[in-house]
Amino acid sequence: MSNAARQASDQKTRTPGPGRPRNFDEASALEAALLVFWQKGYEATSLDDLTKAMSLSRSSFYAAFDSKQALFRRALSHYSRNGLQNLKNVAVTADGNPVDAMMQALSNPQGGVKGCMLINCVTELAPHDEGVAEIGRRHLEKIEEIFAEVLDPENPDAVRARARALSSLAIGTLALRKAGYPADRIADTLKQAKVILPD
Amino acid sequence: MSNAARQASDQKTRTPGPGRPRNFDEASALEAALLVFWQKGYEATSLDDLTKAMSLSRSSFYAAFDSKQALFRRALSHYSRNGLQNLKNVAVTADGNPVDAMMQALSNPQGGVKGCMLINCVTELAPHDEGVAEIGRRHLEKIEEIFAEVLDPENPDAVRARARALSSLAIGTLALRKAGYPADRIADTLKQAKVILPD
DNA sequence: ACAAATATGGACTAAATGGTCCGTAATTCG
DNA sequence: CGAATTACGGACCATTTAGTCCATATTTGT
Repeated sequence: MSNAARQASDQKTRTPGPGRPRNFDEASALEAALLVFWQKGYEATSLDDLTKAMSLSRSSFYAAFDSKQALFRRALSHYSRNGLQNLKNVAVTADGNPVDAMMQALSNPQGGVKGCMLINCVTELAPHDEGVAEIGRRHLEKIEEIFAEVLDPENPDAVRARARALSSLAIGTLALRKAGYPADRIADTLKQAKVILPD
Repeated sequence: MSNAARQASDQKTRTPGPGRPRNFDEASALEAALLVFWQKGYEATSLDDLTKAMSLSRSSFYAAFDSKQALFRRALSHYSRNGLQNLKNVAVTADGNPVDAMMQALSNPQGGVKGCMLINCVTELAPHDEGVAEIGRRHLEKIEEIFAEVLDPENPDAVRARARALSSLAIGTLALRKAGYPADRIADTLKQAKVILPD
């Protein structure tokens, strides 16, 4: 079992034990790495980029995260968890129509023009990396599920395809954003969701 | 002016002139390169990948195409031209509903699981490369235009946002495909286009 | 204080990268 | 044939890449 894995799983219960303590926070380092991957994509991100952003020496990096790939998968999973939680919150706390709020949130993700990291990564890596594809599939399915719950809490399965169309539409607008479409055109596009769900 | 550029612009009128003739076809080489970029993305494609696929020596490569970036842009533009032409053909020659046919074609591009090269590239490069962003924007706008023409030949401008929603939806399904969604789920998703455009 | 254990900095490595250069081959024109 | 011109093969180059290693620093338990 690697250092990183042990550290991660026993984080709370583990007695400090002997040895020099870390002087960085693993969670913060992970989030710093996430940001870089998010901005630049996997291939275009170098070890130097990462260690600089995480303020880690190479040895600490490898001791804690094993490899660029392993770090990336952890970052991606972290992002997925967070994003889905966020989306649920948006749906629950929305002022007006929760579907509108979700569409807005999806097409206008926290990352700004960086788009949705998961979609970026699926596009870049899923065809050659089944692990990433798996994370992506799960994420997309979860988004659909949230949409379906909101569309028809009584019988979400019945509206599953419609929910999928909504998330597809939102995901599509991410590409428009990246190409530099002005915000108002994207807003117009999203209004079409109301034609799908007249309410 | 570079060799490649002169060759491209004078291709037809230029007298053979003295000098050793090329023993490769520039257009075929370009298409071979396109395929590699399409499969692997820009960063992940190496010069070795390219020269091997194009059956070119490095010197011929640079003489004809100047740089990896320049080749890439030419390949991308080529792809855009072709794809749009193809989409128009699909719309015109469709048996049933031309919108359905276009949605099918977009979500199920020639490249198979590679997805739509333009969307791939916009996702990977547009945020850092205005040239690519420009090509992407034009391409997406043209797709909208074709949809709008089909939706309402009398007054295409009036249905522009709806046309954009349709292409967004189709583009969104590309992400689902890459994540490995089974084909029938994607088909279900596209059927929702009929809810947007009941006909 | 000392042994055991863990972390850190940063030099180092082998491989791969995009790009250049040069000697040679093939062609046309005089 | 020979000069001019263009193309080709492939050795070469500086830089960057992900990853390793080791001497040193910092901690705990005895």
